[in-house]
Amino acid sequence: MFLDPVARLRRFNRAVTREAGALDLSFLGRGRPLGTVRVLVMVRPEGTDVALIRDRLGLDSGLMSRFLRSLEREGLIETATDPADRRRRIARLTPAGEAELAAYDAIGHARAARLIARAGSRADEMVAAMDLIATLLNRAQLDLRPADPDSPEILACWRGYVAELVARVPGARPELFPVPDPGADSYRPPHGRSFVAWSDDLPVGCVSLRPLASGGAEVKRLWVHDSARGQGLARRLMTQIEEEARTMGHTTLKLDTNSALSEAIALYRATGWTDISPYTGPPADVWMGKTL
Amino acid sequence: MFLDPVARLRRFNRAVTREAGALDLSFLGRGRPLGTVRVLVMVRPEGTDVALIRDRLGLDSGLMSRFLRSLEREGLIETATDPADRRRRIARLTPAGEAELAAYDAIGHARAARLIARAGSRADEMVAAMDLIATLLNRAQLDLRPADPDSPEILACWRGYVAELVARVPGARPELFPVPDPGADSYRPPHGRSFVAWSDDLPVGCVSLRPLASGGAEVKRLWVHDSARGQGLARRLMTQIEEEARTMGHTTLKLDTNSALSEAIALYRATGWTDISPYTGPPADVWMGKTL
DNA sequence: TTTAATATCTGACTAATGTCAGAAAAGTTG
DNA sequence: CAACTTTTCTGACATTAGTCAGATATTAAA
Repeated sequence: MFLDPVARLRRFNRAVTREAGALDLSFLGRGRPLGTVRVLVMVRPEGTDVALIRDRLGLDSGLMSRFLRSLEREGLIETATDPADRRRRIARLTPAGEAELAAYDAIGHARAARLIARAGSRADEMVAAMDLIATLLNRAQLDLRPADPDSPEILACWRGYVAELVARVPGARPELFPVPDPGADSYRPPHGRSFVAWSDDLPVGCVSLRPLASGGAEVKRLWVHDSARGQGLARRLMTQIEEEARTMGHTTLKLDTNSALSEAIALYRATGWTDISPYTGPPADVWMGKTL
Repeated sequence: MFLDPVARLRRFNRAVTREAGALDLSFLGRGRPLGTVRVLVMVRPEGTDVALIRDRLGLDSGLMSRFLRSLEREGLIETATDPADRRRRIARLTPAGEAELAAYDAIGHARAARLIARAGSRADEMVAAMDLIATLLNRAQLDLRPADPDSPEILACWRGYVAELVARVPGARPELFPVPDPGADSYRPPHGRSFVAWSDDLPVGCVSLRPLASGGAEVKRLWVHDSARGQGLARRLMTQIEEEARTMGHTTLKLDTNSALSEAIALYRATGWTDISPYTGPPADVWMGKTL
């Protein structure tokens, strides 16, 4: 390549900052200075600590105070002293503030949609590229959180998981993986567990645990979004689910998988899983177990 | 996918703007206000029209004038009236200005390198994703410019072209495509022509024309970078090179290609090229001609 | 040649942002 | 309790960015 990677990143940066007006949250266009709006969008409806906002935005306390007064005068927020520490103040959105925030959100949404439309036939690829970049830039902040097995994020991960199996495992067809029964209890406490890994607000990985009638539990649906691979996330998910299984009192774990999923199998072997005798049918062709 | 494309773009935007300090050209950190630096980086060492800078940055003429005075006071630029139109002024970097610009460049370069390092094993993919996004955002500004056949940009395109052939054409091995002889005249005026398509400063496509001993000319090395496909660039390159051939007085054009390159062949057919009898050997297996 | 348009420059002005010092109130530590 | 720290608030001030109305020199059009 003609340009070295650094030059290419800087070219990317020029392109992105040139679009800054279209890309950003659209602070402008509603007759309010940028600083004020930056504060406004950080105020949660249920109330946010003023010091937290100041810290996040790196503002001087005097300036922050003025922004708050200005938003208060407009009737967009209310402030009250923190009952726990009466030096501190808490800012809360008023209904008018929520409406104003929604208006900013709508502008940002419209601009984003227009930008995607500009990519034309390659919009999907562009968004995938954005996922990758955002995930890599956010890599330090991959959060593992428990999830309800019927939640939209679990369903999204499920679809990614099935797409992966269909693409890589010979003989795996979508019909073999019906959408999981809503309301089923086996992947939900107290019987089982489900976890989702988040990068910002994008779910990028999952893993579940369910009890087995024969005793012990089974690890299911380990999946990592393409944009989040190569960062040890699968290992973190497995560590998490094994830890959960241990605290639930299980001593033996099982899983089934397919030999086409070589990285997953390598991870299992590297973390103490060993081959066991088959306990399910195709498309599984590898069965492993671990004693906790 | 859980998030719709717009939400994913906005997530991308959050990630990128959070890195703004690291991503931008590092205007800050050398004790000079942003506006001044924006002007400074637009001044070319050989001299730039002041009106051009003002237009690109969207500045008021009064403000622009003050920025110029400030940079002049610092000894970073010199201004002179344009001999062609003595109302206009031309700004030129002084040696001190070039040094200062180099310092800004070094800061930006270091920050970009650090950011790429953070992507770890997926740095290559991240940079490719950035290429795609930057090219799509810049899609309106794809410039076709003549190039010297020995220039680094043509060499970069050549490598992309060969990589493409090796990947897609059965039997095409890198040895079949030695690096073109430097100093050869057939792809350079007055005998031939070479064009490069630029997206900002990344070469994203090329095409060449060379004379044939049998009369007429041959179109060679049509290639478009992956990030720039789907935007009609190949068609623009072909239109350009055919136009050049016409003004050079050629009336017949030829080219050889391979049936694996189906989009290219479809383009040729759609623009009036027809099959002709073979005039070269493997890996070519399709030969086409066009009468101007 | 007269008139109009263009490019730059200067001065006056405003808005937005940021900095600093200190006051007031509340909490923490000895 | 006294001494100190932390959080917020206010006033004074500086810097940056941007707008507007001429003034001046030059070029283009009638």
